[in-house]
Amino acid sequence: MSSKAVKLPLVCTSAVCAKCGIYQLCYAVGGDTDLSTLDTLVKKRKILKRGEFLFREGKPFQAIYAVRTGSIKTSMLADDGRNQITGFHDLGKVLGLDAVVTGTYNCEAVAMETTAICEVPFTNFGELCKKIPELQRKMLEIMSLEILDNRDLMLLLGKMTAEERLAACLLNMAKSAETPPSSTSRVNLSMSRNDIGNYLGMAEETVCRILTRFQEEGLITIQRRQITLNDIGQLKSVSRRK
Amino acid sequence: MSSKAVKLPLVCTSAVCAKCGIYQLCYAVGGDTDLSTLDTLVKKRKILKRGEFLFREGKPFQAIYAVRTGSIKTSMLADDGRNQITGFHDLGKVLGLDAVVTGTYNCEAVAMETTAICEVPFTNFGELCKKIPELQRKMLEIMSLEILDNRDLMLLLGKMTAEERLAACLLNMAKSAETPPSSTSRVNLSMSRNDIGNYLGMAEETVCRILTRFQEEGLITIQRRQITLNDIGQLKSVSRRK
DNA sequence: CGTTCACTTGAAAGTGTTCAATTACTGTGG
DNA sequence: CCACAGTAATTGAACACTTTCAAGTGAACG
Repeated sequence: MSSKAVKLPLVCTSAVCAKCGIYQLCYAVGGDTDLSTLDTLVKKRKILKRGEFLFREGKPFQAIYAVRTGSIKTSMLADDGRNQITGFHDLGKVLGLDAVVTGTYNCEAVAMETTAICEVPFTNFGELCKKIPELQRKMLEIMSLEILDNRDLMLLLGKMTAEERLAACLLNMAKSAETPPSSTSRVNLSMSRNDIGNYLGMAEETVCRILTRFQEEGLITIQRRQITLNDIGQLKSVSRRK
Repeated sequence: MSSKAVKLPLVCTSAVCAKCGIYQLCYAVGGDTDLSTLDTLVKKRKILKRGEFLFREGKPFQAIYAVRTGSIKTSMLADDGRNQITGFHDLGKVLGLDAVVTGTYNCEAVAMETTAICEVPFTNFGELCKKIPELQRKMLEIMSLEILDNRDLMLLLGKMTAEERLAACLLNMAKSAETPPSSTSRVNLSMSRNDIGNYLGMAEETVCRILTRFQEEGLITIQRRQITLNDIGQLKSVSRRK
């Protein structure tokens, strides 16, 4: 595997990026495929500044992307202009899959900070799949993961109180950031309270109030956008109870 | 196409079932595939009575299913036992796709009334895909549709008031039931008020109250589980405003 | 013909939102 | 390096929406 990484000029095959979805894609595909074909997969890198769009809703599908550093938020627009944030994405997350079939992006993706992106051109997705049968299988897996993630969010939005949602959200961010075994963890939020509220289906003020309450109860320590989870066990029980 | 339908003993290639996902699957696949291979696709029919399970969460993946008549509700269980209904499904809907990758079903599916099901064994999904390359492509399409549907539901749960949600839900059911061009439509609910509330993230009583309010405003007429939409235009504007 | 279950309705209690005002921080230009 | 402007975050108070608990109605079914 490491020898393969050396041979390939593909950004996301480096060990550093082992968590990256594109890496996984390349790796899955790489088994019995010749390298020149693989080269057609990952082509460019991109750097986005805070607020810049990776893609917009309705634009024609040209590529899928993976986050290398930084973070991206995706959102969809309702008919009336309201905007629902559908996720915050960092290291390794693959974006743009929802466009594979419809041919246009169905949500928009914005950088929340300076962000490095791995681009995989897919203008010829159909042909690529013929050349690389494993590719479709991998796409299937990634999409099904997406479905499962979305389901969790639906459960969150539909059945949980604001407090439960926020606790779950904090735990989630800690997990994707550091994967601590227990006790304590530090989270650096790249999104505003407003974004969190939007994502979790509550008002910005409610986010603030509940964070403050958590802090008063000793569960967390707030330092602007850096939040320390002091008692993960307790947070977990908050996120589940009703 | 119709000649093909005659030759094939597959339930879902009949014209009656043209809206059926499995039919679409067979059709997409059928182009340049020999019929004996197709025969391996759709095998059995099943009849479920109200309350019977099509599959349960955690059970090993063995088949995908399509609804021919009747209706199915799918739901997922939270850690604490709470249960979120993720959808109501009738004619043509394909179920069980979320299990393709994980190998076990990730939600449970129950018949809401006597329901006829088309079963497509997929114990050998990987091999099937090798034989029929178009199959994976089609699966990809179906899954991406699922993702888009779920997103709509997320928007519903996260951003809309109870009134908006219920209006949207009624319109949705009318659409899948009859696709009327305008004005008036009749919907036969196969699910209880309780189920609707669960699905839309509100209490059963709230569903009742809002339905009553809609009726008082002349938007709908309630006759037990048969609901007539008297003014679809108005309902649409209710479902969007804030 | 009575029991059961789904549905409906009322009143009280929460929960979360909105509006408004204040405070804290970031970045910019002098 | 500091003052200023602008944005983000916080807090308070009133209000609105939804839930919960409780009770009653009605249709279906044995």
